Amino acid sequence: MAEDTRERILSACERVIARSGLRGFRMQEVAREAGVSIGLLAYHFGDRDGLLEAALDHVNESAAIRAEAPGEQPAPARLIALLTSEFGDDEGIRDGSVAWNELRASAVFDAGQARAVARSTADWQQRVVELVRESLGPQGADPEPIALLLTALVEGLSGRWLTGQITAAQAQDAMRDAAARVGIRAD
Amino acid sequence: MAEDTRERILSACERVIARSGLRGFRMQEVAREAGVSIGLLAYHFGDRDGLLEAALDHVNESAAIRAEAPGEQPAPARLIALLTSEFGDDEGIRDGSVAWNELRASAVFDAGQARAVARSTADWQQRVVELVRESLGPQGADPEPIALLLTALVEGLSGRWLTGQITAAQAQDAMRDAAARVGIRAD
DNA sequence: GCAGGAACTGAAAATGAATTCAGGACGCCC
DNA sequence: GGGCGTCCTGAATTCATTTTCAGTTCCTGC
Repeated sequence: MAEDTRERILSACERVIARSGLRGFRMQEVAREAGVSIGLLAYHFGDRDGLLEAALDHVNESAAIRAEAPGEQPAPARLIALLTSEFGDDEGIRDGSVAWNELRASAVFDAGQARAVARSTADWQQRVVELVRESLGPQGADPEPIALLLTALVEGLSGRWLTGQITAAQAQDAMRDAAARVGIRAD
Repeated sequence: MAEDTRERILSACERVIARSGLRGFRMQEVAREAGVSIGLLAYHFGDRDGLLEAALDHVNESAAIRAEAPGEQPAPARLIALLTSEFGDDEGIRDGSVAWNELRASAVFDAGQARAVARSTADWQQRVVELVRESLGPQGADPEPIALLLTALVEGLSGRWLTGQITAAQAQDAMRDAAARVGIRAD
């Protein structure tokens, strides 16, 4: 069925991007990974640009979905879980992070992508704002700058992790340490 | 003179990367920007890969040099100046940041580049460690995690800035705010 | 003043990837 | 069973870019 195939192609795109980056994003490669012919890519997505755009939207959505998962714990624990969930040796997590990282880098040169990235990031940061507010209580410090600090830090640490400068565990520790410094502790 | 020309070509590469990214890094484009023929690029650098490698080394060095500039102010002011100097509407600063950003993204897929990035980053972070130590005094908190926090935050904010999510001035404010939260103030 | 080498040019050839297209398979309705 | 539309294939073609190379300029030492 067609919808199924489209989905299979898009997740193949994500794997190809995670493995070889945007520069290694070849239609031949995607076709092989998805187990379809190269012509089918054109049939469904028009051309390379169309495929790439759909793939990046897909990456963007996957990231948004991953950021859901409410949970029943108290706010500080939920917040720390949300922030540290970006790092992990799990193949799926790393693939998603790498793809998202590529999308972010590419958005510097593409206003359309930049808009999509900005929207996703703003949603995510808003969720952090609310969890920070809940964690610190109504009398606590202004949550906005804290949320900016925490989310931008996740992105910075993610770069360090993906380039092998630190491990996923060290990134998580650094994240917890930062949260503690702004008054947020899981225990 | 040849050395002069090489330098001219490499700084043309940096401008091309800043303008169009690694994906838009065309030899024709570099040749035009540098005002030389395309054949000369091959003469000096062998092939596209050789040129790109030299260009990224050059970006790396430029970034390292930019991080120098000691100054005569007290340690906290020097530290904040070092951290906020990454952001600015100055064309040179933005070009350097964009190029460095591309290098960092590309290093995810290239172990050699990752090593170079890691070395530069470690040097920079070490300078931050020392300024943090000086700022907080010998009885102060452990400077290492603070330096990791501050430098990773610079990288995260840089991504936000380059994708148009925040302005350079907002990035600087966020940086000063973060420094204040870990006990470092310019005044 | 000329032999030789380094710096440099630009157009032709090679390469590598995207796009196009003629057609095959399959299911569905009449 | 035959027409028809959707999904799909893969080889031929086109296109963009890099690589190569024959040749020019200009300097330097003899």
